[in-house]
Amino acid sequence: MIDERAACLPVPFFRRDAIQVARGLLGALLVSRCGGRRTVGRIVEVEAYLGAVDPASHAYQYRHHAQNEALYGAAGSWYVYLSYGMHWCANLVAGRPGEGAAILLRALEPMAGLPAMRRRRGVTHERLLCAGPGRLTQALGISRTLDRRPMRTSLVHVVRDGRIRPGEIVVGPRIGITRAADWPLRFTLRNSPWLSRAAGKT
DNA sequence: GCGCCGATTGGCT
DNA sequence: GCCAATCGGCGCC
Repeated sequence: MIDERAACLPVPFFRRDAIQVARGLLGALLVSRCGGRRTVGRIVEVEAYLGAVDPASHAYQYRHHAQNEALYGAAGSWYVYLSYGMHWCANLVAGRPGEGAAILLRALEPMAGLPAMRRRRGVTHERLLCAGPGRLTQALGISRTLDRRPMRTSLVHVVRDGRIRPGEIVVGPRIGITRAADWPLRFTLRNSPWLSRAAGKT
């Protein structure tokens, strides 16, 4: 087995333009060792939030606070926040220092550790194990303890696995938000059956 | 201090 | 398709 901590995407990968980072994350593996269980999913859906210039970004909506401090941390570190008081959402900080940009992980294809995923999620159809930002964090055991942590020192890593051709990526409007929802910053793998919602649907 | 709203989800009509 | 659950920030009193 490969050393996933050593193989995880390097910091320079995340220092590029947030849109390039978002596209580059598609097809990569998200490997979690949270709770002593190894769970793995292939990233099939992400959204970019561009920071202070993006009305939908927490960097734009909220003052600089402990809550969103992670957005101003090093590229490649985690930003994990509580959504609707119930669900953890996991982002990777991207772009230049102070920009406040991050990539939200929205859906995975379950690859390994499915029994642990089912246990954490409750009895659920496989199709819905990781199809949504709150679902995938629950399935992989991700919570606030990851927040502000550089990926390399965390229990959750992103590992490149093969290459995605540009033609395999579908771009569309972001989901579940009101401000600047139509900005084309949602990226999905074409025809993936594991998306939170089908591409093109609002 | 109080009410409103949100990068969501699951259950019920 | 509708709506409750649940909580932290923000705006306003």
